[in-house]
Amino acid sequence: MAPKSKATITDVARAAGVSTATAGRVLGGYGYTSDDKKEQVLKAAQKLGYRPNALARSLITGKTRTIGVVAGDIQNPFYASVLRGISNVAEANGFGLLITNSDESQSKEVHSVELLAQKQVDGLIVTPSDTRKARHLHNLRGMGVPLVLIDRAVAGLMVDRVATDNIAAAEQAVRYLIAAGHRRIGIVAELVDQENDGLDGFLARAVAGDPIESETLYPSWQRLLGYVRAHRIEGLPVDPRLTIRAGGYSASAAQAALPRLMKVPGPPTALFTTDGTMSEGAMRGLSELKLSIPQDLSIICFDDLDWMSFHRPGITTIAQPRLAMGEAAARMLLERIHGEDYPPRTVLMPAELIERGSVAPL
Amino acid sequence: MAPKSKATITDVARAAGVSTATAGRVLGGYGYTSDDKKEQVLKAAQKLGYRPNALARSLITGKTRTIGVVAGDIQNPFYASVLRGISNVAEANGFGLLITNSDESQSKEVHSVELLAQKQVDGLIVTPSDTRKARHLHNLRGMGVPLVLIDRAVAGLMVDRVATDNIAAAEQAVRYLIAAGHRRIGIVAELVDQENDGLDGFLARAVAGDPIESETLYPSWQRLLGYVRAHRIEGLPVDPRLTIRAGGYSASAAQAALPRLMKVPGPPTALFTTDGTMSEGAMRGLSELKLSIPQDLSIICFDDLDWMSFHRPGITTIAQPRLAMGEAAARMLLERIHGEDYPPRTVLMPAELIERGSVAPL
DNA sequence: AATCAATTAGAGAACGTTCTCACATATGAG
DNA sequence: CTCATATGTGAGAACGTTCTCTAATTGATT
Repeated sequence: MAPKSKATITDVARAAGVSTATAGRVLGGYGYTSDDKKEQVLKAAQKLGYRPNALARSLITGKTRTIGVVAGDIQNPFYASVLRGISNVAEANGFGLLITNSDESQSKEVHSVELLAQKQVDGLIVTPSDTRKARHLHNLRGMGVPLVLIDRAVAGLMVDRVATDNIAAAEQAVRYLIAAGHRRIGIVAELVDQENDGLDGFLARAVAGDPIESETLYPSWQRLLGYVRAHRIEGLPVDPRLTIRAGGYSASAAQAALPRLMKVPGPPTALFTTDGTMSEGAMRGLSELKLSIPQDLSIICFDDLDWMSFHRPGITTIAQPRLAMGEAAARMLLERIHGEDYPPRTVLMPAELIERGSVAPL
Repeated sequence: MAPKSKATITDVARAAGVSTATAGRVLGGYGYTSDDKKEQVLKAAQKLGYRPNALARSLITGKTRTIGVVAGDIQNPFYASVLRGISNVAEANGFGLLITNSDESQSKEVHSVELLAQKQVDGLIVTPSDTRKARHLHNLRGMGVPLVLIDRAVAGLMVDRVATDNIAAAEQAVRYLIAAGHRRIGIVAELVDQENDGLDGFLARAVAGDPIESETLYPSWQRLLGYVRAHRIEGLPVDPRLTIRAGGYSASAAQAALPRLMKVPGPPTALFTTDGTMSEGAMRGLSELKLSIPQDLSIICFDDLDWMSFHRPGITTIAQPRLAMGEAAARMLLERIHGEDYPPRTVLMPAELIERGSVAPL
């Protein structure tokens, strides 16, 4: 009963009195086999506790039925949901999932990609940590490894991609605040360094309505752009003192930003936070400052986190379809793995505004 | 510059004018090689964009430097943190991570384990979905595959294990409530079916102080046991009507349980929830019933979720060291993989009570 | 009766590494 | 000088599968 140690296909073949080729055919389910031989082999395999060695199989077929994922941080609810989505379709198609964290560091990402490539994954899903240069990703493409990007694009890298329509979503959120009567609206965004002319320059160009290459912007910059556009559309000025750059992907960075924001002369009456982490930090900061929502400050967040529904008041937010994003990315990748050859596709998923109680009319 | 397609070690050897054996030695970093040959090989490898094929290497060495993980649900913050912990030490040791979800279903778990075993992982970390029977896990042990259990034990399966000291932690939480003057304390726990005599029988035995085989209890039953022990120690009766079985691992199950609990004649003045999911559901339920914390009901939770710190009031809770649990499990597994041969170890990690504002004195 | 296609089965190569062995060449001790 | 030991190299086996070939058998169709 207890399969002592690992039996190979040769062991099974010997036990069944057939050639390894025949045993391989019935066990691997390819080619022709007669019913009686099939039965013998199956019986022998059962008895020996045979388990196919996927390594050997993959070595010769060139397929591992494994996809590699480079996420920012599994622990972050955004990535956790996206991963779950990926996992759902991977599992449904018999694919395994090799997962790594980049912590938004390019060097860790390069390292991860190298690891996954060596393990011969059939394809990769990556949230690139640098949207400007990514030689390792270009290399992958050059070697024909299927690749799908999530959440961000890379300049000049023509591959499938799925992301939220950040600009539209942010614009919608801010216009919602404006419609409620708010005129001084703060924004807390991570806005990590971008190769361009800094926050001030960016704001100036955005406010002036200059064309901006928005595709390869980091999501937080895209959402800032949506913020500015909403102001433009509604004919409101943008006060740069209300645009706070947290400068890091951490809740504590956002938390630290909040006192700065509220100290501005003519402080904001409403706040827009550009992602889950910023939202959490902002909530921490508000709690620390003993400010009440929405009496002291209205707030609209980005990304619908679990607690937002039962928080008092409920938090009005822009919900990204995180699970669906993961699923879409995985599906696109599988299509590529199966050899489909369309031109690169970009799937921009719509976000949904969920009204709860954190925005009060002014 | 651009590595066209995949170069093998044979290609590199040919380009460098040496044997594949020599090329293998310098590229694989084993055996002796002279400095000049080393340089030639390295240069050739560089030029061809050589990337070692981990499959071929693993096939012959018998090691994949990959560990498999079967988690309940990556999306759940508990598993997400544990996974991050595992990922941290795996990555630090050059190991990859193959991750699957079981959704607490035994059949999915069996399927996952089979997949991972076929992919020849060097070891497995599992949160077993059934603590009674687990033939697939016993089989693994029989075949000598290193295995570490997280969060739960399996009857008769002597392997390394890391978990929270649930009984002690729950006891501490409930005694904290009792010390605050509460006498009628509700508990919302998932309490999925156990092969024993049901909730009533279990309670009767626990209240009577009968010995209970607690090692292989599901965590929620262990925490219920801690709840009962706290009552016993403090000389308080246990009212079975206040022990609510959600019957499922979902927030909505807990949410649905709340009205039932509050409808009991002589309703509770305080509530203990036995994990993050139950806590979230309970918060939803409270929000729905328009009950205020801690005026209408004091609450102490299990597992410290992000929102608990900035919720108003702050939520008093038992914090499990989730990250450290994952790290500990991964470290133990790596030791086994490296051949260490102690008797099976059980690491019970202490939980910490974090006082915030959700418990009011009665 | 001859031909063809479909089915069945085995021998042995192939996948890309590492491992074992045999054989050189140095180096140093006695 | 001789022996042992360390260093360096290549030929070819091995890992456990799938793939390619060849060949034999069957059954139906001309």
